[in-house]
Amino acid sequence: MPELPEVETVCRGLRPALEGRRIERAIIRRKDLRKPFPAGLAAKLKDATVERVYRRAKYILCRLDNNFVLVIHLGMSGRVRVMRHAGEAMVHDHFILHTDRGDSIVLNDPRRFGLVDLVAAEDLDAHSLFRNLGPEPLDKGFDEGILGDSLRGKRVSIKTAIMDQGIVVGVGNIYASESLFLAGIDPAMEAGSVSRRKLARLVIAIRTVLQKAIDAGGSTLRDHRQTSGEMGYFQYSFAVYDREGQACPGCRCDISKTGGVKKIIQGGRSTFFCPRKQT
DNA sequence: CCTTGAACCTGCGGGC
DNA sequence: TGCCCGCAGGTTCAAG
Repeated sequence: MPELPEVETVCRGLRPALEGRRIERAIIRRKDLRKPFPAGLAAKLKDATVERVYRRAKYILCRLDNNFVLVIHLGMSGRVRVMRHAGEAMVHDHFILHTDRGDSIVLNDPRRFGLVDLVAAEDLDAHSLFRNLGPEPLDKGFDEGILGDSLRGKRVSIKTAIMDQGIVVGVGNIYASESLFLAGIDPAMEAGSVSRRKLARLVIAIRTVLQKAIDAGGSTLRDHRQTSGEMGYFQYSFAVYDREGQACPGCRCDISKTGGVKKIIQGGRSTFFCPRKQT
């Protein structure tokens, strides 16, 4: 489910409940998600205080005062909810933290493509999950020069390329289609042959789309919820994603003739685009 | 090195 | 109504 805006939304919801709080208890309700829960996880979390909650790529990171970093990835279907009063655990509630303020933080993940890990802070950058990640799209360091360098010689499509977390992090299947629409770029273009001018537009488009999605609390198609349980709302602003056959925004052409937004499959994933605006 | 496709897993909506 | 199929926001691994 979650791309950068959804993960960022969850981080923001976790901060008031976790930062400065001591973990009284961690409950692990199965042995693994995508990977086994790390050995001794519950014991290492117990009585640790959360100093800071932040995000790298699509990972939620909780810096603890015992020098560990708790790493959470939501996979395709992960949700995190914060509850003021511990209730009955629901199906697919796999990992629960109780804080000294009485809050429960619950990770629910039906498909179990998510991940929980615990890494020593000094080992984080060199960890296999983080070592090969590209730049943060909302940071200064992401520009058309950096993007062009990492795309040079790439034969994959530009759409597949911007979903590659080694090129730029945080862009997934929804925001790849939306960004390419906003930039006016044909998603099937070979990544290595996209012009500098187009790359400059793409950088701005990725930033714009991600920021607007964060402002909307992410996109709720199925699983995503803010930590309060509230939906995200950016799905109502989609230009092309999941809009096959519909008019794209500002379209003045006759849909009965043009067919509207097109859907193609790239790298096994659906791509939505407007052939008239994206060339 | 690069690229592609399958695998991981559950749930849901559409078609028959 | 019920069953079957395809598809879903991600990542990793093997094979070519």
